[in-house]
Amino acid sequence: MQAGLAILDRSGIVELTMRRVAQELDTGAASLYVYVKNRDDLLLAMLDEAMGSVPRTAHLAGTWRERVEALIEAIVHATASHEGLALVALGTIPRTDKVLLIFNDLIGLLREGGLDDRTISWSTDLLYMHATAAGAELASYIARSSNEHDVVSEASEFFAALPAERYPLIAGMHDEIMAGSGDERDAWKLRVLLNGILATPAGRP
Amino acid sequence: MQAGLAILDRSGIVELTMRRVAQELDTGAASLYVYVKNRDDLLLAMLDEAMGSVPRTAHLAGTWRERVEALIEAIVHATASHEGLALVALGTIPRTDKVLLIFNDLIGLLREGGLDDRTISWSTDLLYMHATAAGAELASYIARSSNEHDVVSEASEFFAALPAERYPLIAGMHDEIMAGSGDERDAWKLRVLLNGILATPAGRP
DNA sequence: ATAAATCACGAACACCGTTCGTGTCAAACG
DNA sequence: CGTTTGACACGAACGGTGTTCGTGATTTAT
Repeated sequence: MQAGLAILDRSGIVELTMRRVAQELDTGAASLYVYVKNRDDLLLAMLDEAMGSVPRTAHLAGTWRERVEALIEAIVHATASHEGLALVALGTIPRTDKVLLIFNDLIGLLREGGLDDRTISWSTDLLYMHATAAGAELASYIARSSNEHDVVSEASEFFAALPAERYPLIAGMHDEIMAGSGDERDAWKLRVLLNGILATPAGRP
Repeated sequence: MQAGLAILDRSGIVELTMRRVAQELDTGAASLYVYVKNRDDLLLAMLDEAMGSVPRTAHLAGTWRERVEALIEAIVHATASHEGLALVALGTIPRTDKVLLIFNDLIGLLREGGLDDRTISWSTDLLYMHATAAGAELASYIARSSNEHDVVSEASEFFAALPAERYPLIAGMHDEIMAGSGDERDAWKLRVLLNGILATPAGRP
């Protein structure tokens, strides 16, 4: 079922209409409401389906840091791989099976790191939020760059043309704003989060 | 103009139709297209309008950390104060006036902290992403809690009823998952980010 | 073989974003 | 002063949307 739907995000989320999904399944739009309560419900189911591509931590190898980073990056790519799905994840705190499994694995990983329970709980929150937000950003980048223009040079031109008298500090940062690949930035952000978590125990009440 | 529109998010973003906005302004829907290209364009303008409530850093008092935290929290509340707007911010990287001013101020603040340029650039990215994501989460929480149920006890019951054999680690964390107010969690997350940034210089190329 | 439950779907409803042609009305110009 | 220009307003229409309902068809259980 959801497999037939995931095929549809080739055209983006705005094109994902009930009628089109039904057409993909060679049926009528009304028939979908047997399996799904809403369009929102369908999107949530699709999100859960997409989250299934995140590997369980048991299969991950490497150091503790590498395993945490691999898990978070997997969430980022799972949410980013279908345009618009990441925004669904951010609009709610999904309490579906696959997401809960990820939470469960993440808790286990953080416990391995020797964190106390409260820090684990809040870190799970923070890391999941970061992963979905990064997924949303990545997805919108992918969608924009595949559709038409050269996004990077376009952004570069935009910042170069910015009036220096209104945004003096941005103008001075022009080189650095575009510096580094997206992957480098994302990896750095993840390192920041982990370093921050390790340096900021929430403590036990 | 945008003032008349902001009044509309009392009913949430899904109720924000062109026809209803026009009605609020005692005019027809077609008349809006003189001032605005799209519905998306209107949402972007509303987002920019909302971002205007974020104070310039020049007016902030306190230590460096307090000022950074105050700025980020202001962004969170600006995006969270109108349901659905935060998702607009996450769907794009808005390049509108108010947002650019915030970026400019944030760069200034980070430079004050003695960070190198690349770290400043990437931190701006990270902090803005975090702020909008936190805004989205806060907004959805506000929307849910004002509408109907007691969200907290509802979530508590949900996690208590979770099958321990499938999610063993979540079950064991039940107390901590609900621990702490939202404000405490958010403050901790911000501390994590700042500690992480200070401990993770991106370096100069 | 019959009853019951499940699934499919055409038609309809109310509403949406957007466009187009026409209308109003005030300022600018001769 | 009359006339032309331009900006703004808006009713009507188009093609599309999510969702509901009544009615069939088809499978399953008795």
